[in-house]
Amino acid sequence: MAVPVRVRFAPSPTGKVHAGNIHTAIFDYLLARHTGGTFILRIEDTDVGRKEEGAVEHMMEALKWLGLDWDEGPGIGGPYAPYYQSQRLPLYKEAVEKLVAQGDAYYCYCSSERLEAMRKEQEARKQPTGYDRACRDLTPEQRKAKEAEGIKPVVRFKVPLEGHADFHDLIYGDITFEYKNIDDFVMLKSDGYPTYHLANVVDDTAMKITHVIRGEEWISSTPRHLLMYKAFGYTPPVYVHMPMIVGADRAKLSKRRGAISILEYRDMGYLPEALFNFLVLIGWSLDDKTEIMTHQQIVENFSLERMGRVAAAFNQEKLDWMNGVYIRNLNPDELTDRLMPFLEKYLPPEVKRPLDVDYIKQIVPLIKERIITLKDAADYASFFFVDELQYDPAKFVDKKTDTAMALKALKSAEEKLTPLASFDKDQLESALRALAEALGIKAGQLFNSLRVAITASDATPPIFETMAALGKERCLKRIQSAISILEKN
RNA sequence: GGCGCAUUCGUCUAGCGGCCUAGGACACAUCCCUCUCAAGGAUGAGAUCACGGGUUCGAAUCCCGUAUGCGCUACCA
Repeated sequence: MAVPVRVRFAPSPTGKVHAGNIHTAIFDYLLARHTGGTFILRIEDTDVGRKEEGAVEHMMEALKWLGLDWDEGPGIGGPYAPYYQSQRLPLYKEAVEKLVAQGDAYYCYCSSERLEAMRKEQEARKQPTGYDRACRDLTPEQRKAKEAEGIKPVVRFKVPLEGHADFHDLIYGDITFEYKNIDDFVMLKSDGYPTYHLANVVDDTAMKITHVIRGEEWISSTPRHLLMYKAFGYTPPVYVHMPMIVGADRAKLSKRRGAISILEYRDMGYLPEALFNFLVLIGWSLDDKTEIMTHQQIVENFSLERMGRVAAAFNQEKLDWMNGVYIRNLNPDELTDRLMPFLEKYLPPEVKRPLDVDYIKQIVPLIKERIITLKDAADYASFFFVDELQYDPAKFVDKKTDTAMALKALKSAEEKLTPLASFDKDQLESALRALAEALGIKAGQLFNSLRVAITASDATPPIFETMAALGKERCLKRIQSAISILEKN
């Protein structure tokens, strides 16, 4: 067996984590868990300007929610701490000085104004854009002069003028880039922070990362990283670029384009195991038919060979379906536990808190096949909780039933139900079926009138179970309210 | 403009030269079940495998070209 796998998820804390970010984390996690390797979390906070307050916490919460536990990183520590790049600055400085000393890198004093003007001109002439290497061969005297002006330089890598980089990607196969198409990129910014390229290579080496798993958008940067590995004398990792998740517009997911953050899915009532399963299926498949898989099944069966290469769109409808499947598969107690926070939060304020767990346990079996998110329950089941229903008289009327008939049905039902000693499902059903027969109407007509009277809705769980859960007193009261509403019409 | 990657039903995908008159899932339609709504069951519609050339007895699968899409082209990651 080869060296134990060490992979890292290395987000930059510039915003809320969305499906695209977490998708990569999932595959890092899966490779680590499948091989018994190590999953590392490293925070790439090297962009001081874009850094966002709370982003790291948000991201860690999202990872935990989805069950993507990391073995080394923030909150845990590890042998290669610190895991924040902003705390590793001396390492990058040292690395860069080494490359400058050996002639693989140089200080560049060009102002951003000059660079921008240069780029504009290149674009205008439809020339390939890229740094013109003005500072590549500065003499010591020229450098001294620039330093004397007080210009803080950046450090650029000296890319060979000819030759090519060839590398093998585990998913995309063999890829080649000509050095002549790569410009002298910045490794160290003038504020002393490294760019992604430098920090990545230095840290992946320091942390003994074996497989670099990242989005496909990084393929074009890989030759630069390889160049640095070579200059440093380090052994490069195995590269695994992953297909991206794209939006409905087929463009890369981004906060700017309104990508939904992972924690929003939690708040909308999606189950983490459903979202995990769903996200795994974007870019990976077990076979030609299996879709619903447990976390353990996925970990056990995961393999990079079965990864796809195509950018995939996020299909919310399928997530909805899958979430429904997961909800239906939950046992009632478990579902009750998960539902509680949503009911507490979203049931109308007039419903007395804290909610009655035993009552909710009675209701859960009635609604579990009818909700697709946990949040749905608050809307769908609110009639189980509120005292005053808002009736829409039109709901009592349908093709077969007019107001007069509904009224008659409800009045007879009230009479029939009032003396009932027991209010269980079977009792109700036999009493009401007999009533329908006595009235000479279809059972369905009676039941539907009753349904509207009791729930104010025409889409509800089966009516007898519903009535049994509500209890005799509340049912009769609602029937009376419905009667008075209908009498006014 | 340059470079790179990709291209199978609307969407997610199976397929790694013959098992494909291309399979599954979501969504959609019809039917069954049924007190409504769901769930469940059945059936159906939906892909000339981007296009054009090769290679081969045989190609969705291999090669080349074209088109289209996306990514990168920042002192962002």
